[in-house]
Amino acid sequence: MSRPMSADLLDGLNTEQLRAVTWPARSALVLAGAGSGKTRVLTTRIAWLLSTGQASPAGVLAVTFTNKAAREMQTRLSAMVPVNVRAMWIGTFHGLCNRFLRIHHRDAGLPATFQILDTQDQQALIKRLLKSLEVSEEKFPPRAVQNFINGNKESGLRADKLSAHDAYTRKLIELYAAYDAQCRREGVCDFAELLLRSFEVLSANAALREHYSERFRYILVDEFQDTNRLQYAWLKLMAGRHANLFAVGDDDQSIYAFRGADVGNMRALLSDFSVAEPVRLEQNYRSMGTILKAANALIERNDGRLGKNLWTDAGDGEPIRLYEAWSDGDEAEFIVEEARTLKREGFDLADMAVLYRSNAQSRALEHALVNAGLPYRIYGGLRFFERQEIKHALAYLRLVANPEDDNALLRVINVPARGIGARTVENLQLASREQGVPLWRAACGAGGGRSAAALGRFVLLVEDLRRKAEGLTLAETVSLVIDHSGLRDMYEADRKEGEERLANLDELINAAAGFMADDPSQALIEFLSAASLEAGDHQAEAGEDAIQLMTVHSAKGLEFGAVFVSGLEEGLFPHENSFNDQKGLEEERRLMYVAITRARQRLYLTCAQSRMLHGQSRYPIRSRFVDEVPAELLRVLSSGRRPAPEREAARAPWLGDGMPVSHARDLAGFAIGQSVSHARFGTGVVVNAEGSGQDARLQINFAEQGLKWLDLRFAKLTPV
DNA sequence: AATTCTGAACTTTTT
DNA sequence: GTTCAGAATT
Repeated sequence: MSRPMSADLLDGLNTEQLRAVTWPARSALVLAGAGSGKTRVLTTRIAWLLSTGQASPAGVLAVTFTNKAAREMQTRLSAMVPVNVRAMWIGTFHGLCNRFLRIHHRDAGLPATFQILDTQDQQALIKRLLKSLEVSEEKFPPRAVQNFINGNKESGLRADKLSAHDAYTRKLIELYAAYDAQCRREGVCDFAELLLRSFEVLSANAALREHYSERFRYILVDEFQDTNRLQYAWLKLMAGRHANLFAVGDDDQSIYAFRGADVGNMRALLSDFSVAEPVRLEQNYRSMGTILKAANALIERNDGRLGKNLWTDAGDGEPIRLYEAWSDGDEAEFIVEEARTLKREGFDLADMAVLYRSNAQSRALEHALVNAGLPYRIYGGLRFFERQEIKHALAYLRLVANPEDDNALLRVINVPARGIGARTVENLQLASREQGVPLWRAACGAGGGRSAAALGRFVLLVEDLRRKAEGLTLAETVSLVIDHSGLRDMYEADRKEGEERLANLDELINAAAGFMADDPSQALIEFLSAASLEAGDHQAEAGEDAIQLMTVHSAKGLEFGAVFVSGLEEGLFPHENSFNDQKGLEEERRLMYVAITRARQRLYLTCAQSRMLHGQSRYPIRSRFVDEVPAELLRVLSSGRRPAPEREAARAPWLGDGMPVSHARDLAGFAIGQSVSHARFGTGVVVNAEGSGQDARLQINFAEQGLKWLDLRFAKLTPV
């Protein structure tokens, strides 16, 4: 090698990328636009720090949001420099906090074997708690309680720090406290708890804090715009007085406010860490110029941006195609037809994506794809570790690790059915509450009777599993549990779904066989943690050339040669739930920005004039986001099945341009989108309809009264 | 204890 | 329109 390694590393970086990679040992905020080489900058910086000797592997802390991103960083890094990956802390916030808490479980007041509750587990625990406290699920929906708890944890707030003026919130706080107490009793942590607990340990323990902030001289964060308040506070503690935080993010791609992400952290970082000015990566290596122009013009309408303009030297490329279908079915057929054409032109199906705002939209697309015989793949839905058979097997494994795990016990106490019914379980819970012991101990001490005999057999089964598992490898343990618990027999007897579930269970054994534990004596515990922290990819069918269907959210970070952004209608995208406030609308716009910037060469925007939603036809108007794309960048494609011109001329004027007459139903002179006035409710707009003629019911959005269904037989409406 | 029935929900998602 | 959970039924 004739040149120093660091020079090779830096080859091919543009000026701004180079500035970011070789940033001195102080904090930075890198505003990395879509397709600007963000991951490359991040990994190259770590490689550069290591190969120039500025940092040792043990001194690097790199945080991502997904396991996939963490893995990619590790893989790319080890391709760049010879590095001891084990010494570096590269992982997700949750993965790293788990690692931290395993090491310091004593300081954290956790058992060495603490288990991690995923979202499902957490919900189950909350439901159980509500029942035991005799709190009505009507008044306190488990989902709402869950959101309250997680929201507060993500803001760093414990129940005892909260206060309320109303009885309802006071009850929520009470439930929060009871929930935490229950988790403590069972030795389990939910996702937010991993963060909060390690934050608290660091805050309370100066020596520990000192140790870590001395150790991690270089902290790097990916997707910084997605951090919540607690994560930011955790990073600040880790950074300590060195305050050396290298954050990469894009405020224009912040689309996770609904789960606590706070874009404000980006501005906060600038002042908290005295960063004068962000480094802007604005050169885009992905999309053609027209696509970027559209994205820039759209996002410019948002307020309070840090500011950024994407550019490319790749040329303008093709115009953006706009297609206004007259129904969701027509939209889907258009997309399928177009995809076929693109395939003939040389695009791989796998290089095309159909994006939509909400999962429900996939149905019409799926239907059209099946009809056309085009292979496709839908992202979303259950992932590997979320499947019931996998969760059952894991519950048995948890009992092997710790029989006092109530969640696990309740999950499988009667799976497969072994004569322990709801009544028995109820009695067991009563006993455990009275004696203040975990369910397991109550079950061990259960007295005589028929149900006690069944309970006794279950206790024996678990004890037997525990005994037999000693000295076995992880894979053998998993295999033992599946066979001996009766799960295998149960699924073998299931004609309908058994086969697939058995295959998944075998896959679980494979996963265990391939699992590398840091500490082999803790293999089971580590495996269970990994299973909770990584639900598994939406694993792709390897090698199949299939068109990709996914929500805009799950498309973030991906790119495709051709992208269809579908369902561009008011109420859908932007979603109606975000109409209320400007913040919500701006997040929707960022979402659109993310959608647009996924495309390399071809971008299609599609919408429909009628759409089935919740089992009802809706007649939405085209999304404002379509109109925010400069018209000169668009080529409007006309519908292949446009109604004949003379009929088109007959359509009602208020239906807007292009509304096919066939959709203007007979609603006694009224139409969707029309303004009307009512003697009592004032003025409003017809937004939906059922039935026809004098029998029709109209849904009207009144300025004062909001949405109302009115029966045309009774309501006196006058057109405005 | 298993099966069928009813009704409520229904935006986005990772850990 | 569909799914999912919990209630009601057998």
